[in-house]
Amino acid sequence: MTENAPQQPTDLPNAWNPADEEAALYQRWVDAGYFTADATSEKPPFSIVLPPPNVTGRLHMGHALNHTLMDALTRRRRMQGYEVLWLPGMDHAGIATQNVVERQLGSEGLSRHDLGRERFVERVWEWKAEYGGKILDQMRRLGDGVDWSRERFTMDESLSRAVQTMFKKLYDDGLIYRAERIINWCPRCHTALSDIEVDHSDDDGELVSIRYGDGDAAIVVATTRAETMLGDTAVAVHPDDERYAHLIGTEVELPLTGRHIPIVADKHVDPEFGTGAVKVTPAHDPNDFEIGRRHGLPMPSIMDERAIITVPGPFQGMDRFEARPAVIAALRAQGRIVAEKRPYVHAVGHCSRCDTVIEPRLSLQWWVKVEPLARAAGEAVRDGRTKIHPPELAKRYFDWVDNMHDWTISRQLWWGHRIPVWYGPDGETVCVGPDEQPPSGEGWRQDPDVLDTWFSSGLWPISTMGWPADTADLAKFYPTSVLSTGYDILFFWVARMMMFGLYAMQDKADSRAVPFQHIYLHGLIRDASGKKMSKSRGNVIDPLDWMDRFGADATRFTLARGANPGADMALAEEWAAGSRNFCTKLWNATRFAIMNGATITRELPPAEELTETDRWILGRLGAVVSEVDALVEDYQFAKATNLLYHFTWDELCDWYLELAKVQFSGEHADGTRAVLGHALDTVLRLLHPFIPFITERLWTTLTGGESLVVARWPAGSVRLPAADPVADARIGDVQKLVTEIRRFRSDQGLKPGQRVATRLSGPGFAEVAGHEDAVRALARLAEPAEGFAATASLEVTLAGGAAIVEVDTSGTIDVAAERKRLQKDLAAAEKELKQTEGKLGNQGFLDNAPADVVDKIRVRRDAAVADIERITARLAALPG
RNA sequence: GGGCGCAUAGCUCAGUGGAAGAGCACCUGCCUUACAAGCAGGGGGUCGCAGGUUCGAACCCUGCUGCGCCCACCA
Repeated sequence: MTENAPQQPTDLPNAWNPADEEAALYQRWVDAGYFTADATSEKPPFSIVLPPPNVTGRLHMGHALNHTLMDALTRRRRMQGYEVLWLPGMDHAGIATQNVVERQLGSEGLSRHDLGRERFVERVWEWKAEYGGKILDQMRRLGDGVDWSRERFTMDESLSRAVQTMFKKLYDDGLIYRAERIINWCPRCHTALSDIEVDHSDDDGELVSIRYGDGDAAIVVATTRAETMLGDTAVAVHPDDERYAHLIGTEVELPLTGRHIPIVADKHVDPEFGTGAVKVTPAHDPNDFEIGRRHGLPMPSIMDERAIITVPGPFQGMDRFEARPAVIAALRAQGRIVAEKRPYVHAVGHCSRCDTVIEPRLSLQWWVKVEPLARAAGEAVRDGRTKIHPPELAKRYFDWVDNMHDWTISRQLWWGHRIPVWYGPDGETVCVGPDEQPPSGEGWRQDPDVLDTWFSSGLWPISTMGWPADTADLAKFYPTSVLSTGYDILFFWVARMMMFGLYAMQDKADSRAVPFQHIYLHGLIRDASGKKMSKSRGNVIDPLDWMDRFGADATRFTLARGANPGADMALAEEWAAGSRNFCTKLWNATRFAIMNGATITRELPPAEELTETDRWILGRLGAVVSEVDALVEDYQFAKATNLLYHFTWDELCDWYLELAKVQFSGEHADGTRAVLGHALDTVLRLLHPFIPFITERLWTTLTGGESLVVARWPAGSVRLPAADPVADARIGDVQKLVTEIRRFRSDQGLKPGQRVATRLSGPGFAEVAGHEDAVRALARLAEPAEGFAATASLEVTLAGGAAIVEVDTSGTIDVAAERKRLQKDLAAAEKELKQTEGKLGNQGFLDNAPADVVDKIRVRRDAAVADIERITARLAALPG
């Protein structure tokens, strides 16, 4: 390096300290109103509704990931000149919240029944005011650019109004009905659950075979739930099963009860399984319920809502799990147990909230008839009005919407939207809309149940914007542009929003009715070894911990770099450290630029006033801008951020900054200062959507601009510098020459800092001679002094031919190491020759491969021949 | 039981027919005045196994093995 220009002071401290600056930066953005959307704006709209976290929720890595991606999407659009709405809010989370508050009451020795419904709901609101919504504060830490003026909660009055309107509309259209059916019942939460609130796991059980009846009329059934036999009302066999043909229509004695039950034929029964005979308990098994319905069987319930046996007799008052062995013991005493198999692994449903084993239970509940809604939801994706990214996941979506069962929407809870139905003294049923007075008078009462939480979250995209009112927000921002969420939630939440959105907006044009134009599905977060994060495994990484230690930007950058569409990502702390290092690099590069007088100019100097080095980096910059832009447009966050990482570090810092140092003392220093300023300005803009804090701090210092949040996105609106192929090739040669010399030096055992007298020559070198100062600076070479005598030499093949590097190492060179290296190179060249000649000797290859490919192979072959010749000569020339 | 996905360097992952890549980890040498949270150089992979298609396969086809996920009312 030659003389440096005098360095200038900078306002930037020596290192980026996120903890000191992030909060203030965020507050500045909010105060400036950057995140507040204007529904009357002329700008094109871009809108996202935040998947509402549970009011009981805390920020976990899955949130941090999704929020980072949504923030990146909205920040880019804002910079592109869109009117951006990112709408935040929370879900009241019926069961989850009620459970939390009930637990709190429990610690005071109270139950919700001690308070009564009204007081309990008040208590939940108190809880929400005090403890709820911590996650919203955590979003500020992360830097989420959401519109706080539009924050919503699913229990807000206006959202409740949307819920009631929707219920009434569906009810009037015959899409909501009340029916007694088998439902999933949680005996601990005391409520019905929909299918998706039930998790299946393979549990150990015991399969026992029980003989019903005696003598010729005996029939053996198998069950894992012996206690349910108390509620059996039939035994079913397959109609074509010859073993039992003679028994169909007869009755058999049901042990322990003294009852006699019929043997019926039903095609549902699999003759291959077990004994081919099934006990039928219509009130406690969905299949048996169907069989019971087909055969007009009685459906006695044998348990109460806590799953306690209610049948009079020795088992009355027992819990179902207590009753099971007791029933088996009683049967065994009668000699009716003919076989046992334990453990017997089978799928058992559990409450997704509290993990209690589900009890299928006959119950009167409200249902949504989903078929017509789901069909519309499927069509909207099939015809492309809503696009799913990545497209492979659309299949899962179709599987779901095409096979959806009716949806149980009533919950026997107190926290939630009360079902707007009143029952009259004479059995009348009235559904009441939001603007109607409920019927009053003697004997009228409202349905005590509340709606499934997903009913209101299914309305989220429309209810948050004011539906059913015809609001400016709906007109401007609906349909929303993108829904971003994990693929695990595709079914229950996304499909429901599609159904409800399309249904509520059916009077709009088809393309305006869908709730989102794009659905982006990211993967799930796992730990470093690919395992799911869970509290029980103890492998949970807290994003707040990372933000404390590495900063919000580094946390976000790590997540974005792992975000390949639809693919899970494994996280480890080292990566956050790597991202922090990148932030440091960016910090120092910008400091360097400011200290060296980088300038921000309205227009860059014309190309002829710039050096090849400057033209090269500008061309690369232009390419990176359009690539990053296209990648983000296509939701390729991992690729976009990795490209920025490598361009910034490998090209801008490792090469351009080093080359610029040389140019600061040359005649084009001003051009270089302008290019350097422009390059960093551009890179900071590109990085801002992903790492908003540090880029904001650096950019405002570097450019004096107001804020990156509202700065222009570099792609699209600006003409990008074109690639300069001549400069690209020339700088490529400089890099190759420098790298080869560095390797040579390393092999020779020369100290990195040691200036070595070197003579550069050859036709290849002549081509890059204009960059001699740079080559000497970067490879740490000195001019050949008086009495220069080459002790070692290196030949590097460049575009213009060979570049000869001769060094006078004054006896420091290690001959043995050099010989070893040359021999290795020779072996590599010989291998290359063999490979290429093999290909070129293959007639099939010559006939079929594209001409440019064949040419490339020829060039490689020729280069290998030349290498072998050269290396052989050098080996021969070595002393000793 | 049905469906889907994955298997590439020690680890986590890119790479959809023409010379095997990145980050981290590892080895060597350096505090070279933006940066040791750094710089320079380096080692390391019959791309899960077996067949097939092709002049040519990590990539396309078939089978196998091993993981993972989703859905599911087989007692």
